[in-house]
Amino acid sequence: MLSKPPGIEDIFPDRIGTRNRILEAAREQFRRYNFREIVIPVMEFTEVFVRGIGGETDIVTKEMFTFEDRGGRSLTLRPEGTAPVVRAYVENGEYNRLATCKLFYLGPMFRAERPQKGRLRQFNQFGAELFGSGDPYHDYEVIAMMDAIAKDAGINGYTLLVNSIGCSACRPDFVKALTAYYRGMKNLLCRDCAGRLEKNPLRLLDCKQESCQPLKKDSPKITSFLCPACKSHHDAVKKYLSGSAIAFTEDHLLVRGLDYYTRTTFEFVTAKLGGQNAFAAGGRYDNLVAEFGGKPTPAVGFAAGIERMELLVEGAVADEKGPDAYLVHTGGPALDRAVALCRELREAGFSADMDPADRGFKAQFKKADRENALLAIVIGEDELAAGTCTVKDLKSGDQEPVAAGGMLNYIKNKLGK
RNA sequence: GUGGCUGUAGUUCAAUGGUAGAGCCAUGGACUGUGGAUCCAUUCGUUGCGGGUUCGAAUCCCGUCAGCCACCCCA
Repeated sequence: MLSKPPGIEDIFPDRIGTRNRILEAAREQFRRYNFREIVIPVMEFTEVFVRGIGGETDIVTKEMFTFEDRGGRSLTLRPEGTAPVVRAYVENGEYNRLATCKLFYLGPMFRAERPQKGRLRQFNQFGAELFGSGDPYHDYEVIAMMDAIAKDAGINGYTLLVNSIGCSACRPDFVKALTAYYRGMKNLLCRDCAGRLEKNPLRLLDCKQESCQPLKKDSPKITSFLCPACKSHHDAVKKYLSGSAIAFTEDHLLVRGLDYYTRTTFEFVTAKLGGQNAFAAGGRYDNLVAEFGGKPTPAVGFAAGIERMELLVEGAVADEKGPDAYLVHTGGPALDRAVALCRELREAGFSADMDPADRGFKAQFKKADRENALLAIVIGEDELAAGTCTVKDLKSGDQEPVAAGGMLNYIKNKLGK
């Protein structure tokens, strides 16, 4: 039997109710916040991600699905959405002339990681990017928007973490102090942290090793290194959040894995995702547009993992409703009538279904029940003789004969449509 | 990439090294034209795959593949 590749899943109808709840919540908030949809390609030239995400990051060095096209150019299945959106924004002369440009996207991402709970090789994200504003109000706006989406989707018990990682003016000082601090206790570090010290010192701060936890307590805090501009930006973001009653926790240990972030970083985290904890994350990236060859343009955005959010939605979301009507017939001329009526119902905008096979009434009613149909419409010998159909309300169990000519009106009435 | 656990019917799970089973689902019947409740019957298997040990392997051993979980990292 053929099977799907590891970490890639089929999503059957029983999951669609929950997903739609999440996606509808997202689309509705995007509408309220005046973000408009952009559809970006599922693959890009590899260079887009190397430049965008950072050549030394794990995503780029070991997690990308990369292959050559027939001309020998390197293509990569997108591992995230921000770099493609920035590329598209810079490349499009119309949209990058706007003072501010608010975009959202939706779709599958690909990372060649080992699958586990809340982590897939093909997973879906929605995300938003806001270009052209360095105002802390807009940091607040994207955070508030994601918060509203989570709440509307039915997710509770999460924490919003907020931090600032400074800018190119003040972060180097902090990194220097951090490196110096950890160098002093090099022999106490776990093996991973020893590597981080050389490769990406900021990540020392979110090591999960038990033995590394005490070391963090006295480590330098980014907040005390922020330059005046970054400090007032950070304070303003916090003030906006407090002013709108969005609960958050300032976490000076929060750093982000991708290279492009500046100033604000944030994460929506929960304890219910096993080894993973974030279901949405983002931040400000004021230098990325320029690095892509655009004119210097500040920007802020976030991305959210749809499958991770699915794991967090409380309570089962009811499946799609069943058909309005299920036709039950006795075959022969009754089947002909059923086929015709089924077609009329569909043309009139109702959902209707039937089984053409010659089965007993019991089996057909059982099927109607399993399909969660609202009405069963019986066409048998009695009905043929009388020129009627018997319509049974499957919720109440009541049934009555209806003249064949009056069916559409009767059902319209019955279902309130 | 590293590690741990698990692979038996469509699904959830049983079966001291000795005849592969049950619940649910599905299908049919009891009820010859009425679903959800009850009862009965029936279908579905080279026990993931390949080797080895043994008189005999679902069971023990080796390999391999897959899934889950964790590390790394990330949504």
